[in-house]
Amino acid sequence: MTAETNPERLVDPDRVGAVRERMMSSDDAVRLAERFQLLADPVRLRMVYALLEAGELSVGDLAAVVGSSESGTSHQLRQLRLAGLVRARKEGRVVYYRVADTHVRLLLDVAVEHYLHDHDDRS
Amino acid sequence: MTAETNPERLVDPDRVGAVRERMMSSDDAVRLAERFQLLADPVRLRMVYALLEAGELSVGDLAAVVGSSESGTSHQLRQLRLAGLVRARKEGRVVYYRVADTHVRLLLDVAVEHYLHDHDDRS
DNA sequence: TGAACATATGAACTTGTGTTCAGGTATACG
DNA sequence: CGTATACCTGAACACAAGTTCATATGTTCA
Repeated sequence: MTAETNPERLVDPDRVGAVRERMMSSDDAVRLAERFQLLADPVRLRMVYALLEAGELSVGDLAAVVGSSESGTSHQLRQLRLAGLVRARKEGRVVYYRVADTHVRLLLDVAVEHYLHDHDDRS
Repeated sequence: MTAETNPERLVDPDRVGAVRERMMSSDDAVRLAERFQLLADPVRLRMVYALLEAGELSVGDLAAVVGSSESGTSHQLRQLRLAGLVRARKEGRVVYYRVADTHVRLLLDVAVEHYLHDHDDRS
């Protein structure tokens, strides 16, 4: 599975060596990938987006906004909550969610800006 | 499956209405999510990162850097290539890949900055 | 107390995704 | 030519992930 520093014939050993030193660790890659994964689903994406726009929303309202079932919404919110991306506030029998991760807004802004508005993407 | 503008009893109808107007479309959400999905895998993440660091790398060298098989690397590169995230340059029997999407660097920088360096994430 | 409501949860099901393996193409070189 | 090299591709497999359905928990209100 792993390819160590073997007797491999590399095309550009120097460059490979240099990159290896600066390379992010596998653990970091996993953590980062998990973060991206949270945004890699259309429904979750719309949920986060809606919460950013609204400030906070109840589960039912959020479900209505994104056009998903309440159960499904709750499941997704659980994921986001466990990952620390959103936070819940309970008021009576209503639970309000809001985005807890300040960085998400920036990340989403960057992505929206570049992948939805632009489309003249060369080099 | 879908929850239309039904006789649903919403907690905060005004806010829901307002958010609905600003909401990104489902199509946009899908496109965006696909983009994030590309970065939602540790191996692909390390590949992109390596290519950004190196400028360009052959498939074999890239496989060596990320510690994956050549076949697997080729498969992932195909995905990235079809998505327009990387571009290939063929020289003899060696194929060099480089990152073709300028926005990816920014996106990765933002993510790395916030999710790897920081960890004091409250509010 | 009991009925209606808001949300959460677990299990089952279905689909998606990454990896591996076994070839397949194309180029270089002797 | 034939062989080695560098990469690509498709199929098969194992596992992850999202959705749905049924049910549970907890809260309000009559």
